[in-house]
Amino acid sequence: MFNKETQYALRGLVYINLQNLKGRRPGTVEVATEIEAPQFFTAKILQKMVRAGFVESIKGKGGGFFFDPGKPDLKLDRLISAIEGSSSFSSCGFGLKHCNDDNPCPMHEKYSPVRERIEKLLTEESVQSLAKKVYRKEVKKNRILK
Amino acid sequence: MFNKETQYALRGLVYINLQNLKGRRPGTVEVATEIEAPQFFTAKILQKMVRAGFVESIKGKGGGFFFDPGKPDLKLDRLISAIEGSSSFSSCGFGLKHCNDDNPCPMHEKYSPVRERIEKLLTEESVQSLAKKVYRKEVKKNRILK
DNA sequence: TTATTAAAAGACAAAATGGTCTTTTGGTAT
DNA sequence: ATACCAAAAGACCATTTTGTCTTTTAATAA
Repeated sequence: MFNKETQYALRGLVYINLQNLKGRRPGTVEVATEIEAPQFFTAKILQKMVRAGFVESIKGKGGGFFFDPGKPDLKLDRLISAIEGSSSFSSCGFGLKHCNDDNPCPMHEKYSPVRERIEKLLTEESVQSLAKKVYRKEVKKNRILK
Repeated sequence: MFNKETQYALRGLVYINLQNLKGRRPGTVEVATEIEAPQFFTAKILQKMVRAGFVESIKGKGGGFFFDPGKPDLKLDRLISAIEGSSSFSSCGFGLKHCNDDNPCPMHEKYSPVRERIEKLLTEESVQSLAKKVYRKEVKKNRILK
């Protein structure tokens, strides 16, 4: 579904936000370890997330990553677009450049409702909303994020 | 959604089946041209499809590719599994190894119904059913498969 | 102010994916 | 039989993705 970079970004940011909810500010090593992702690759991805303005960071002792509560929630579609490009989940399943209701590919009729549900999910849910689900234990402890 | 190889395989096989319905047996050059895919890459993919037993081929003058009417329809999930592996559309959207109703990731509740619809589509539709839609002009002429 | 800590930056490399081209093999038509 | 045609096989290359590591920069604590 999503590529590795997207998955690590998603899991990493949700982990960071979850720790923020607990009053903590994790660093790259902790994040990578907890989400079971390669350490340096995770660091590189988090850097990109900071540059994109999605998450904040502090260098030096006691440093780490955290979300600015003043910013709006980071919707999944924005996150994914920033990494994979917007077309990844909005394009034709058959691979056609121009495929729409008026000029559909043979899969269009059945695939477009699925794509709409995916888009709905990605515009409704955010890093913060997912982290809250974990925080509220709507999702079981342990093995979460792994 | 799907990778290039899968898309070319899908479009190529649908094109072949469509031509079969018209009494024709296209070759690699024609298929690649019509589906707007790289010629040699398409040839390589079609070879793989033949080895997998999905489609038949005849060498030499008047040769080309065709589907054996005696074989059952080639469902999309089989095609995709053969190219990308079965996990590509059945695994956790969040990237967790073990994610299910009892031990869900935070996206599970909203994502699993979507995944079920994808799986339904891929087990219901086949190369043949898609080709028939084009043949019956349920899908407009021209620009089809492109 | 100095040692320490942790992110930022960027070079480097492995693996997977995507793509090209040549040679060989097995058919077909004449 | 032979000339020709088209798929099969496989070598080769390019790009993207994934991953590793070292050096630099900036913040903190003592």
